[in-house]
Amino acid sequence: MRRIQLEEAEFFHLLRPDQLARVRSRLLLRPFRAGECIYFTSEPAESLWVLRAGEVRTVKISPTGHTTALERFRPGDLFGLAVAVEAASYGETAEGVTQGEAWRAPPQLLAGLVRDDPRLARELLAIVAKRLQGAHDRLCSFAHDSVPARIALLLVEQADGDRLEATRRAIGEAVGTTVETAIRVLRRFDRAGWIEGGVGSVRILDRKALERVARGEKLTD
Amino acid sequence: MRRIQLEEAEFFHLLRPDQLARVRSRLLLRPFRAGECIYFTSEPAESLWVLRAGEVRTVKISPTGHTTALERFRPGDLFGLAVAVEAASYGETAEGVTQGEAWRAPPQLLAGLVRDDPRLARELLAIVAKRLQGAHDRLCSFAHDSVPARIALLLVEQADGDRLEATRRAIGEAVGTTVETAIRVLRRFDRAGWIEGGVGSVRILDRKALERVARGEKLTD
DNA sequence: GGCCGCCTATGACGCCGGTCATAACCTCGT
DNA sequence: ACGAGGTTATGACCGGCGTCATAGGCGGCC
Repeated sequence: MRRIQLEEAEFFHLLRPDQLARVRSRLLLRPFRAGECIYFTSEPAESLWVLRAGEVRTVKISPTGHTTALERFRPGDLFGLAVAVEAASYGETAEGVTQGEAWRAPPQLLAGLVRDDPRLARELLAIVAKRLQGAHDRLCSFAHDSVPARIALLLVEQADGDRLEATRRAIGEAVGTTVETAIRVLRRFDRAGWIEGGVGSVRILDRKALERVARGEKLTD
Repeated sequence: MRRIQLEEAEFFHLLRPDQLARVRSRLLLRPFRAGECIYFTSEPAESLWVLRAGEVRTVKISPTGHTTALERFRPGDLFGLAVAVEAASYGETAEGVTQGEAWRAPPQLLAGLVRDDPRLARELLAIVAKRLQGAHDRLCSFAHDSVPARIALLLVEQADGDRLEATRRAIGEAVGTTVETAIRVLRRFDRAGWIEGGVGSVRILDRKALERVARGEKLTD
């Protein structure tokens, strides 16, 4: 499993050696297993998290039982940004997609860094602002794109090389649909020769075709 | 028209008198009319904006011509947060909903404040982080709630007292649907006696009923 | 080893909501 | 004053996708 160093992570790569040393001594390492929850919705936001190895996703579960996936993180990504809000709670649940481990940083540590080094404040701000833009992009996609378009976009954007490790259920949750339609759509892509579906994974065979669908071109079987 | 002072605005209310004075001298005031665009998608993000009077919304227009409204701002709100990202472009278009005016702050001004006063950095971070949570909430709503539920939620959340000033088209764009269905849904609410529709506005008569619909209770005509 | 639970897969059915068309009304600008 | 363009309104149509049901395959746990 790919495991990164702290200085490779976003935000932390800006730290000077002395800052890094101070930070490192105050981070806790939290291993997790696939499916394990790292924090829960409405739990007080007590830490900023930095993914070190494995993958994590954040999800929201509606009162009706529907699960929606918000973001998917890879080693080096920050999550649990609700710490930035005074006395806030997490608005989502974070769970391991694979097994892995994450550093947790107490809020005072973060506050201290931001206080002493304005570069860091700007960087953190930039990270959150970019995520906001990303969320708005997805909002538009949810509002007007068909499920096939959203799934094709997900494949193109999130695939690691030509592979995406995710069950049909997880893909459905990520694009705001049900398992059944995710399966049906992926089977159509499969029959068209654009992907090769496996259990818990998808391999992209024809990226260009998927990009066309993602752009809104309709499927003609 | 309600017109606020700079020290009443979010973020700026934290400034000390000396900071306020320095800032005030470097803000430009930009009046706008209803429907006028204040900045455009993909234009370089050269200013942070502070709404002083009137209302503004941000929208995205997809290649297919569909418009989706992202956020709606009232006096005292910050917008154009893309400035926080180095060398970024705005990801949305900001347009006047009513006429009004907004201050524009050059990015160096913002950078200077954040550099000198870590409290301000934290506040700005908190503002963006809250917006991110809001965007994620809407994402879930778009993913699984019916159009009536989304419209009812909009009415309950965004109404100013018991009135919401917005055309059916604007309401449709805000909840990710078409004018026609927005009209149809609002007519049903109207016939049920829950709202009173006017041209360019809606008055809430039965808030509790709307809240039930927003929570997912289905309509039984 | 055997069972349970999750995964992929597919059919049937039905409804929500998008699209297109039409029409009356309002208001704003010239 | 009058026309143009936007707004509210409603009907017809139909396709996408959610829901429910069923089934075989695979892996993991007791």
